[in-house]
Amino acid sequence: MPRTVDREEQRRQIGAALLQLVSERGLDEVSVRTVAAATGRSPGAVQKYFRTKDEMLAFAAELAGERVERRMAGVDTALPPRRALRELILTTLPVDADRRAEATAQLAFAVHAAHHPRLAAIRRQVDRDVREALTAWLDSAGHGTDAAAVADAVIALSDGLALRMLYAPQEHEQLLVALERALDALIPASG
Amino acid sequence: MPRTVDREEQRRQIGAALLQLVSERGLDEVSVRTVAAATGRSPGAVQKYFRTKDEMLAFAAELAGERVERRMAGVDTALPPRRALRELILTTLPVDADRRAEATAQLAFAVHAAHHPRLAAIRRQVDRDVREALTAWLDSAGHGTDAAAVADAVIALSDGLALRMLYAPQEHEQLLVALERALDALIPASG
DNA sequence: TTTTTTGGAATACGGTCGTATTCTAAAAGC
DNA sequence: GCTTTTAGAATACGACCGTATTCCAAAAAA
Repeated sequence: MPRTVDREEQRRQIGAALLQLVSERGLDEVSVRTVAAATGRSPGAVQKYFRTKDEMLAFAAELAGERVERRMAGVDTALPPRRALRELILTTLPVDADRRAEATAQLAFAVHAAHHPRLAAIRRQVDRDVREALTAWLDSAGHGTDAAAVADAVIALSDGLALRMLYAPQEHEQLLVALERALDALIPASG
Repeated sequence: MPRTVDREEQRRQIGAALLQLVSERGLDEVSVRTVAAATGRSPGAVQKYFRTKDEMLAFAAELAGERVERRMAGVDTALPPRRALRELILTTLPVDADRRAEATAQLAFAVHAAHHPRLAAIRRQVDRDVREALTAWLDSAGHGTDAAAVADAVIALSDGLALRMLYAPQEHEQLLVALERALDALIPASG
């Protein structure tokens, strides 16, 4: 058998380059050619790992979802829920270059998903996982009656803040104030 | 002088068709040609009203912003702020075909604005207007100390819910529950 | 060393894109 | 009625797109 290569690793590299490209230049600058160039490959090489552009996009969307779940798993669930939620959201918002890159890609995919069933399914799965985790955090701290509703509200709040930060970085601090205010309201300190 | 036409009205027609197209097929299906076809015009005719695609997009974004402001102006500000905010948000969320069309276009523009300074400026202006109006509503009802922060939180909440509804219409009712829960928390009934 | 299979580059195809240019027809002013 | 200006269609151009195909070099198995 001929020379072989860790195909999954190559796919991840390409997917990561795609996410980077989305964050820097926007989803509509993503093409097989631009992604290939971003990874120092030829377009033909990319085609060996993804048969279609769609497949490449879906893979990148799953990659982005995995990152969210990984960050979520890294939060200390022993913390009071208000602090745990705050910590998670602050790793999600575009507060520095890396976060911004990920948030940009994430939101671009979300909008794209409105007309793309496969991306929509991926997004829904991530949302479901996040919602379950947040609900569990809240439940375990005694916010029992409507923890799921609070979790959905927190997710929406986080996405909405991230979205606005993308095109209004000047309002960064102002929006962080709003975040604190909303968390205060949604998660009474009683815990 | 030759036959003349209400140019601004023509521009609005084209802009409206563009928004419809965004909501039905997504922003990356928008081209001079597809917009022209959607209005029953030739591409050349569209070029008479917008010198570039960019100019057409910016015009449509402003059109969408005007609609938001018009709906906002239509809310009875004499209502208790919780009810006024609820009313405004419910006219913003994609709860039926028309609202969905507008929300889709609005969010698509928002994400696009992350890499498009002109669209970003338009979005920021709309946000600023909405924020000021909401802050005034809250202030006038005695939620004085941090009304602006609450307004920002409400805007983020609304955008976040709308975004998720785009690709997860199944979760519609669940998200409306979250909306009520968040409003309860953010705007104490004392008002 | 030869064979076989893979990674990767190169090329080609039809299609769509944004935009500039050119043409036709109609309407307002003289 | 003729001229002038505009609305609108038609066409053309170069660029990029997704994808299929072809070719070549390299490495593992024989």
